[in-house]
Amino acid sequence: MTPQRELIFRSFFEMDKHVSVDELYEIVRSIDRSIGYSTVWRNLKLICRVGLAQEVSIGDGITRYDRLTRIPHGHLFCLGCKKVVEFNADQIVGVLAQTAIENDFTNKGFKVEVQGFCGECRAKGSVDSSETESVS
Amino acid sequence: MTPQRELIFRSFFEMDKHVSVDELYEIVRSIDRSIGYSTVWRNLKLICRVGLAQEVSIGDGITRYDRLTRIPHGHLFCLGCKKVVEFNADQIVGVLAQTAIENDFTNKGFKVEVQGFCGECRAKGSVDSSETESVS
DNA sequence: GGTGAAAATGAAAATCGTTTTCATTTAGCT
DNA sequence: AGCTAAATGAAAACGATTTTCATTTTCACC
Ligand SMILES: [Mn+2]
Ligand SMILES: [Mn+2]
Ligand SMILES: [Zn+2]
Ligand SMILES: [Zn+2]
Repeated sequence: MTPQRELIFRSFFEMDKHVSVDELYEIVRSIDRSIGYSTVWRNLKLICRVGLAQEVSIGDGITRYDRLTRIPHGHLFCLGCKKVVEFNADQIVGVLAQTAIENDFTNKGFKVEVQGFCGECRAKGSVDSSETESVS
Repeated sequence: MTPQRELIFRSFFEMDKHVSVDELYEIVRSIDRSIGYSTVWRNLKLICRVGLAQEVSIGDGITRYDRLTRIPHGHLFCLGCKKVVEFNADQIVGVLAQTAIENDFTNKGFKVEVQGFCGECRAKGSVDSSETESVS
């Protein structure tokens, strides 16, 4: 346990949002100017490896790190302001567990995501009108 | 409408699996040796822009292109052999639509994914035992 | 069937987040 | 204190994606 690791872990777990390497790097950097980018990256990977967080990728090419909570949740992702809103996915997880069984899969993880536009972005306009609903 | 575009479109829509740029590039390349990578890339992007396909990213850093069908579906992704199995997501989409409304989101798309190990991979062994279930 | 503007193509280079390398430092143990 | 394995930081490597740009092609119009 090095001071860098402690700072990175502490900062990450104090955070509520989904943070990218760069974001966490800037945060710890404001406390310890000498910390390296790779150290932040490595420690985020470590946090994932030990099962305390999970990588999430939401369309833009940036990997974010999401603290694992006991209650499973999904993400509402606003295509306008890039905001992420979480929602409880208990019900869906039940369905998915059943689906996995039916297809002879063991499930190790889920990802449930809805892309759209939040109320604020709709109010501000600049939301294109095609309302295509689809699942990949 | 150029011959390259026609070949790329035709090849893409004849395909049933989730194809990456490289994969489609190799396929069209076997028919027209002179076709360029960027042309394949641009046309896949175009297919997405006009709403006939969707980009999907499944953990590995490779973007794949999934033809949009009228019936919404989710993906079972095998962490062992990387196979993708589709399943009907009608039921889940209903729940998600409701969730979006509750959170004042318009929904433009969904992504439902389950990671795990398929029967074959479990039979072959080499499946680590931790069965952590989680949703990002 | 020309003609010209706008769009598409292909090769190469640029981008940019991620990952690795390697020399140096540090933590943890005896 | 002395030793060894692990961690760190700076820089370079990587690799998929995206852009650039010179050239070619399509297509609407005459
Ligand atoms: Mn699919
Ligand atoms: Mn989350
Ligand atoms: Zn928004
Ligand atoms: Zn498998």
